[in-house]
Amino acid sequence: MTAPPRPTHIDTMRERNLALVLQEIARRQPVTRARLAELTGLTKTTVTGQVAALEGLRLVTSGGPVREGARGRPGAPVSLAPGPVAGLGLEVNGHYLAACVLDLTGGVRLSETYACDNRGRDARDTLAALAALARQMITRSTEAGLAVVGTAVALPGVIAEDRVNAPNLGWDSVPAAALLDDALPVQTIGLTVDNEANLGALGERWYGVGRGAGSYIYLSGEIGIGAGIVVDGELFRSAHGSAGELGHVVVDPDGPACRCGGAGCLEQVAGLDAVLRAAGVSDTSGTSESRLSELLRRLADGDHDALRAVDAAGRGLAVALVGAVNLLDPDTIILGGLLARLAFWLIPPIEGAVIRGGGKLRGRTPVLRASTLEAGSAVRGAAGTVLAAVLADPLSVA
Amino acid sequence: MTAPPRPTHIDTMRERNLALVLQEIARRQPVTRARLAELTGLTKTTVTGQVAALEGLRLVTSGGPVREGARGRPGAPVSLAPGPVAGLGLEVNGHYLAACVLDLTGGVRLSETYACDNRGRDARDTLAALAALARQMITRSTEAGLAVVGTAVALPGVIAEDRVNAPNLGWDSVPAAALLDDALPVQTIGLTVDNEANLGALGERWYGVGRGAGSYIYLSGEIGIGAGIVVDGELFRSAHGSAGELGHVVVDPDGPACRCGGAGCLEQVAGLDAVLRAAGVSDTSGTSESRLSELLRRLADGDHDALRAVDAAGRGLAVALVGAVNLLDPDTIILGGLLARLAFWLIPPIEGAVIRGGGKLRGRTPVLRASTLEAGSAVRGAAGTVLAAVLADPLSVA
DNA sequence: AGAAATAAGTCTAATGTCTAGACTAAACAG
DNA sequence: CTGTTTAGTCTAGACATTAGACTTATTTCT
Repeated sequence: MTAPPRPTHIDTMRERNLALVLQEIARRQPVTRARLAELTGLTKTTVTGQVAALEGLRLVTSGGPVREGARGRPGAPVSLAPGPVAGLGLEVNGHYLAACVLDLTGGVRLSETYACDNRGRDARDTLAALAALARQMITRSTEAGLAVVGTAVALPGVIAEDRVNAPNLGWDSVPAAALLDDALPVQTIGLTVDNEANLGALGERWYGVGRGAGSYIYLSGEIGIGAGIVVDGELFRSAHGSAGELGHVVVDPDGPACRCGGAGCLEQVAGLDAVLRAAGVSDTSGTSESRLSELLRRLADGDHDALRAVDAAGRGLAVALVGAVNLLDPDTIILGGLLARLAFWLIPPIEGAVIRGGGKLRGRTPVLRASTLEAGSAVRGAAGTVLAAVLADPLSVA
Repeated sequence: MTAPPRPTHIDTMRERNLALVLQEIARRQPVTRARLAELTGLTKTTVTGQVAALEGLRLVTSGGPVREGARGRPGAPVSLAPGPVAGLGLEVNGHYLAACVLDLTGGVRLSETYACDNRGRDARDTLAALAALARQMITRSTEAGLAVVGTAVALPGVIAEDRVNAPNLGWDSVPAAALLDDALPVQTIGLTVDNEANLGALGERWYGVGRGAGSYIYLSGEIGIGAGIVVDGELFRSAHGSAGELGHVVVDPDGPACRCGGAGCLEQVAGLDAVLRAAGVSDTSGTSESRLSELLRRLADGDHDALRAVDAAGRGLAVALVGAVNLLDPDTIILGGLLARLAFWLIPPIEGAVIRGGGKLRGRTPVLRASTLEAGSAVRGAAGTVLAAVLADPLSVA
């Protein structure tokens, strides 16, 4: 009913163990073969062979002997290679294009953001600009001795069956993956496209404040409000790709109608436009960035309307989050994107409501944190998915 | 960070392929070895060997030759054995104890329900009664030539670290699994305890209206309201086991305070007690069963208060479900337990709201269905988990 | 300084499952 | 009765893993 069954034959076994060893190296970073044998349950002989294969793929490097325990022969620590394998992450948002290149160790090797307004623009033009940026990053990577093995793209919309619907960009059923794939050089790992909240959640998991948390909800507040849901370290993906639409959870049954067809949606209360309007920041004064700066300035000055608007947004978020917490039972809630920058004012009202709602039932209350990667979490997450694919299937770079 | 890594060695490979073959047999029921080889990607030789092993475990039977294609030698169809392996499902609820025994084919071999009030009763007494019922079922199974290989229990509460909190039964941190395990004969598959909504969802998936659906939300309305979430055929389990608490999603931010600490929870509007009260069914007139019958009678008579009460419950459910649908993006919503019996009156208000809320964004709207297993879905699901464990690890019954 | 202890990593033989492809078995068509 | 088709079995060979002996490198004890 779900995936086609895959038998395990002898070389599947080797592939799986190769991935197992590599992932364990990634997790424990400098680690000796002997310890890897303990950790994975494989024998020392097998581990030696697998590590040799991974060195051949240039995914790991084996350093000189270093004493770890008190006595006995010192082990040779094995680590992820900081090159040449690298992943490219791309992001399209309402007001910028972004790209970054990460090596296997998670180090940011290149990073670039282009401010530009993509909201009115034709999807093909936007994607052409993104492809140009991507090609430039690949060229610069090659010059730096890096090999970009794959690309992933973060988009603020719903991805279903290779078509992208992104109302906030004015995209309707755009075959983004196909268009980009044609405009980029062939790579060993196929190009993937995913929702910005999903990739932001993964970015936090690998490189941000989600690192320790097992299960969490990542809120991506840009123009709309999306949620990336991570359960036990795994991204939750629905069958149709439109999970996590927190912006259209009902927070006030008697509230105003929403473009989604419902009424009283969170986006009507806590979306960027709604907050700016309620705070009295004129909606003609320029880019969303400058308008947000204006809002932050007023908040810092203690402006009454601004504080009230953000408090209302916080209470709306709280209602939606109490529902999400009761449904999903996460350890942590991470405020990302623009919400991270409002975290100082948002966290108090949200925290109070989340602790009250259902707190008595569960005993434990999720922790609220603000992303420190800010706008970078989705691009980082995108590049990270490429690296995760390499870790899951090391032979793909052969 | 999640599960300890398990290496694949040579006999792991065999176990995995054995499970693969068995699961494929379960899915396609009468199927020849040749077709199994095609389906699984294994060779005919291997399949023959695996089927022989499964026959040795008495999990499958191989029938006489039957012509399937037009010409050529007819194949010998292999099917799941309707015995001796069987699973026992148990359930505790506010007003009954239930048990059922299923064989591998999913056939109900024994089934029993004891009406009794477990709400005030001491947890140990209730569990002792349940154990007595279970022992009786095991004895009768043995007499019928069945071997009960494992037991699973459905409880209306949160199961965390082997302790059960079930406010509606008055249970606080009861070590139910340990208590029951001591009172039952040793079985080859360890006893498991799970939430009633989770097991109900699985019951629907295997034996009920969830059979075709890939992703769905199963609503279990008994005294409280819980949800079992199935994504791509897999049950969604949170790290702490308290996911699916739909009863405490906020449906009216200005609503009355709830025992959970929050305000305006769904349970305050659509819980059994709330509906009966709003419908004016006196809350001293006897068992919940008889009170529910009274409500159904009044609804059938077109009683105004009753209709209004159920409509209000439907609208509350709709708000919570719109949130859940936006967050989880299911194909189907299944009304179970008492809600199934009110489905005729509940579906219209819910359906309208779910179609409106977010419908324009997604294009596709989840289908609403009422469980036909009714009260039986959780017990069936419990017994089913035992059988699923056998299918996942055939050697466990060796 | 030399011997014993300890631990890392490598080598060799054995194990067990799978595959490939030849082979036998059972049906039907002409 | 022969040729064709498909099901299932048999045999030899491939290959990743294991167990355990062995080598190498370092510390500790005498």
